[in-house]
Order: sequence, then structure tokens, then C-alpha cells
Amino acid sequence: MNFEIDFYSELHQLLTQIPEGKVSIIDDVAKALGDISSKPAILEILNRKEFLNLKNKIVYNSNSENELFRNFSSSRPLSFLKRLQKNLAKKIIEMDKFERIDLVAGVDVSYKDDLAYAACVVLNNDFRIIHVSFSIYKTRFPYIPGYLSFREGPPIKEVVRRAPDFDILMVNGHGIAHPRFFGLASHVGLDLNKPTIGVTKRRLVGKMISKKDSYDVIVYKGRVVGAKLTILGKRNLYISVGHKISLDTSIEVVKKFSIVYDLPEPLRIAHILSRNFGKKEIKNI
DNA sequence: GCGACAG
DNA sequence: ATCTTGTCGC
Repeated sequence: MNFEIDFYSELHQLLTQIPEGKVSIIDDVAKALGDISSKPAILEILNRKEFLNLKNKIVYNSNSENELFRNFSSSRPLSFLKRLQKNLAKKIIEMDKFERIDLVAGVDVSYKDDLAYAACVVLNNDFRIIHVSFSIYKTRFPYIPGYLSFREGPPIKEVVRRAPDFDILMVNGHGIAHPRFFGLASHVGLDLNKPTIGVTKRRLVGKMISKKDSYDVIVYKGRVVGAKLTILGKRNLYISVGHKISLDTSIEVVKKFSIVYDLPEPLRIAHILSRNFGKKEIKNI
């Protein structure tokens, strides 16, 4: 699936439908886009200078009904993306589909306005950096919980394609621990056809069930979608299958590469690199 | 119906 | 994620 939705122009197109002298409720705009949860993102975009002339067409509460414009004509793009995620989720393989684990890659993205600075690093078994690549990408999609892959997926795929072949990729985002079982790590893994592990610092869905092992299991809609484990006796991380790997193996790989507080090495280094890249800074890792 | 909500 | 100084805690 290599199309991209320009969220900004979708929003712009809706706002220009509002007739002169009328206004619309932001909830109706969010619903017309296909998901009420896009409301915070819309608010943020309305404050940009390209949208300032349209901002006064939006109100937050229902005023006099006769001033309101509600019947938007829309393809509801977020509903479409939701359906896409549900369909692609069926293709995810939660089993180890690789020969060996010699090279483990990590990607991360930093932002400066709408510019995404992506960095990819490849480590060997001794935690040595054997490759680093960068990429700058102009994003046209805001952060909306549940739709992160449509913002970060394109820059990530581009920067990972610049890396030499590796065995497993670690991604800063959930895999199947996602409302539609298709988070960023799963989306990237499927598109690149590579084994991926989703690693995050915060939960998106599901509840923890203690499993008196070294970790808790995350259950969502009656399904085990990941694990919450404590690294280095301190740091809590949420791990989930991205694609072509089992949860058990995902946990083992994350544990093995967690040697410094914060994140497993591939992600920790990728994070520092992308951040420094965006800020044009030079710093030791 | 009311919250919660990766980066 | 990003805007940002000092500051509370291990």
C-alpha cells in the first residue's frame, strides 16, 4: 500500500465547503474526516497561518442552528484508513520467519514542524554500529492516536530502504497492540516484508495481566497483543509483535539489546541520531 | 455515556 | 513528538 493521504488538503477541502456567513462545529468536521479522535489534530492545524483565514468558520459549541453548516460532502478518509488497517492486519504473521539474528536495525523520527528527520541504525551481535542512514521527509499527516503509521510510516520506510540488509527491525511504536491490531511496527513490517518488533514507552490499548514471569501480558479484546516488561529493573517498556516474529522472541531480542537505561540500543541510538540530525547538532553517543 | 489515546 | 530551567529523586 504505497499511497498517502494528504490530511491537510482533506481538511482544507472540507472547510471550503462552509458557505459564507455560516460556521461549523469542530466535532462535525472531525466526524466528516471519519474519526472524532482527529479533533485535537484539527485544532492544531487551524492555528497555522495557512488556515488562519478558515479558522473563523469553526466554532466549538452549537450556536443558533440556522447559522450552522453540517452536511459536509466527504469521502471520510479516516474511515477508509481504518478499514485498510483491519484488512491488512489479517496478513500479519506472529511467528519467527527468519534464519538468524545477526543484524538488528532500529529507526526513529524527529520533527521540526512538518519536516520528519528519520534515522536508521544497524547493529551487529556485539552492539557495534555497522551502518547509519538518514532521510528528510515532508509530512502531510498529523499525529492522531491509532493512525501513527500514516505519519511516520513513509519517512521510516524511506530511511530503512537506504540500509543494508538486516534480520530484525525495531520500531518506536506499537505493533499489534493497536485498536485494529495494526500499529506502526506492523504496517512498516508488512510494507517492507521484514520482521519487526514494536517498542513503546506508553500503552495505547489493552489491560495488563500479571504473569509472574519477568513481564505482564497485554490483553485487548480477548487477545494477547503484547507484553509490558521492566528493563534493567527500572524502565517499563511495552513490546508487541510487528510482523514475522513471535512475542517470546520479540521480548528476548529487546532484553538482549537493553544494556543502557532508556531503550534497547537500536532505538536509543536511532533516537539520538534523528534528534541530532534535526537539530544539526553533533554529539557523542 | 464517559474517558482513554503510540509518536 | 515539541516548546524549555530548574529541580526532585535514586
